[in-house]
Amino acid sequence: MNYDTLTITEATKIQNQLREEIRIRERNFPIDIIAGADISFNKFSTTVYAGIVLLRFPSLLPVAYSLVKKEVLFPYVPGYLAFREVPALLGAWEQLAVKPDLLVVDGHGIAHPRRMGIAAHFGVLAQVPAIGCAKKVLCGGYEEPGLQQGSESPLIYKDEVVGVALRTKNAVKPVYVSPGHKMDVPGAVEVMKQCLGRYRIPEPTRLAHNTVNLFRTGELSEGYHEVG
DNA sequence: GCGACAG
DNA sequence: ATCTTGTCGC
Repeated sequence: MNYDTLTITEATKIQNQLREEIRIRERNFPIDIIAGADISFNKFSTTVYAGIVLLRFPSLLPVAYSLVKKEVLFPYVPGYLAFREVPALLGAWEQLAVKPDLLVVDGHGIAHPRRMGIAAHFGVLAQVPAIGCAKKVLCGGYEEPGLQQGSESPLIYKDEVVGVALRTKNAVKPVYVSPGHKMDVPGAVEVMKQCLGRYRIPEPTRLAHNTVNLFRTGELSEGYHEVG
């Protein structure tokens, strides 16, 4: 798959088309393996380092990870992040010997102007339940959640609850959680609350971020690796 | 027209 | 996103 030559107009059409495939509904499956996905790159470089980390649930202990390096020309444009990151992530996905029951992607799910954030986009293409966990808001508004860890406040866009601002640690900036595919807002939040550890960023995405950075700096190699 | 704007 | 030193607070 290659999105590099798309214009924004064409990318928008793809989003509007893929949106028909999104299924926002109550979770109806158990979670034994959860995963985190992220990419890393050097500023001004077209090389991206993508990775997916598998962790046992609910222990959150890492069990394996898949790393892929790829050239990407599509630029970062707010609202079109998926066109830049999804192709590389799909490469990492195909390399997995075991697929997770659920994937957490660094970015938004349906908390997106066209309800097609990267988590929704990837979830539909890979046909996997997905949740978006972003560090910043793309669209919508919310009231500041309580300062206590676990406090949440609905993220609203055009009168619709598209996600929540979730306080992952006491008195620390919240993260923004939204379902991507085969999940709903309450379900996505419920799962993410079970992914909280010692840091602001929930474990799946935090481990994925650390892993792709080690990959980019040459401390880990491309491929599928089991941990331990 | 103006401001906002995932990674 | 990445780079990067110091500073504030639990």
